[in-house]
Amino acid sequence: MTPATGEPSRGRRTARPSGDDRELAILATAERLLAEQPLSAISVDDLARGAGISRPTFYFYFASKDAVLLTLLDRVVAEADAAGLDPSLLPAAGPRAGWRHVITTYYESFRARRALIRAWAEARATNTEIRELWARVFADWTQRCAVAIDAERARGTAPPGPPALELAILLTSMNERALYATFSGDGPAVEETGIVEALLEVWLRAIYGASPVD
Amino acid sequence: MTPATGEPSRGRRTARPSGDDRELAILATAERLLAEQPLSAISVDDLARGAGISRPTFYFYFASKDAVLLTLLDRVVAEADAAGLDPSLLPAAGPRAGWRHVITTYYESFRARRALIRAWAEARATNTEIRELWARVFADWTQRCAVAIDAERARGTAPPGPPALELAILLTSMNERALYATFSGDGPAVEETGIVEALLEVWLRAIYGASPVD
DNA sequence: CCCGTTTCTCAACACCCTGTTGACTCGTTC
DNA sequence: GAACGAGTCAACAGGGTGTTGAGAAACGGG
Repeated sequence: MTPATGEPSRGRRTARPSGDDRELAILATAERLLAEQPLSAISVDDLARGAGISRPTFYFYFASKDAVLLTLLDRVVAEADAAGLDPSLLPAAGPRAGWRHVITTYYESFRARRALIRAWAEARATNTEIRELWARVFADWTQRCAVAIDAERARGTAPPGPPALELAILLTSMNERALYATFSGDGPAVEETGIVEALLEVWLRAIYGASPVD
Repeated sequence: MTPATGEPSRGRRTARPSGDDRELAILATAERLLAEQPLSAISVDDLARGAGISRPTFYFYFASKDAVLLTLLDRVVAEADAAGLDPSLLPAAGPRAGWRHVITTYYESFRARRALIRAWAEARATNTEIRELWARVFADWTQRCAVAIDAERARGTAPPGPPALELAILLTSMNERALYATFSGDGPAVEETGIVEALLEVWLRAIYGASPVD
């Protein structure tokens, strides 16, 4: 996915290996530094020195700092795709257990990559490609959730309500923002220990609870 | 509020007026430029030239580009405080109408200041003071919502559920993120025409709908 | 009316960061 | 062993930030 920015050197992989080592060193350095400081505080020079090369050499491997991040993110997205969580497969164990599993998995993958996701949000504000990657992942996820919601409605488990895709978008927006706040310690946020259950409760009520008559 | 960053010249206001004019010109320029381009694309020089002064002179009035934004945001926050929307005063017209009013007002003030809020989100990623301002506003808002929810529960209109403050945080997170996506045209988002009703539906279900037994 | 003080202004500077150029090294290949 | 491509970096060009120090311009008090 997203071949574009990061690769001024498409055919290089076939040649001798030391180049790949350098590329990996840059990626590893980026991940290490991101664990300690925000993206904006990391310079190309930091990445280059961390990988044991000079700045111009960095540009042989990546077009920019953002391109490094994009490569890391592509990797994460690929992993997530491989893990293959799919809300549309949920109803085995009843709604509560099913959706809890969905939200927990979302939570875990967020949690496991705090630093990266933080950087993702930071870069999203200024970089189009990164914003688009986010949009693609988001669209994919909400689409699957919408399918699951429609399935529940079709079999009579859930009552009718707003279009399933809208509901999925809103609930996922909530998860995204709330988890980000919780992990980044931004402002006031739900504590990490209870956040999955709290989110779950809202999901269940939004999907299964009827709206009050008035 | 937030006197800090923007004012290397505390006592100046008492003197002759042309200084204030310049300061206002900078603020107006910032607002004008933000309507067309993201914060990151605007340089201090752009702001200075737009206000008809040189870059060093800019620094006489503001400590940085972010300080200008912070001043604009303080202004918006003050206006919002003055308008005095307070969810804890809602129950006059029944839940649906009451909460619709709350969400609509939130939506309108977001909408009226798109550009500024966009910049706010952008700067929040890198600037501590701006992040803290956001956190303060957010905390204040959620606190009021929590009071309203507790009131509804106390008079038996709403069933028990997760702690009201948690619920308020989650629902506000949803609003914030979903409205931002809708206005910024980020990724997939609920269309602007239906977003208030969609949000309202989730709020009502989350607050008034019981959770399914399982 | 002049003189000190305060406000205000900016050319010039120091610095940091990004991205590019062009020359150089060094295996590989034919 | 010449030609090639991958890899490397000193040096440069350019744009941004924030500071310094030397003034101009307005006042206010004697």
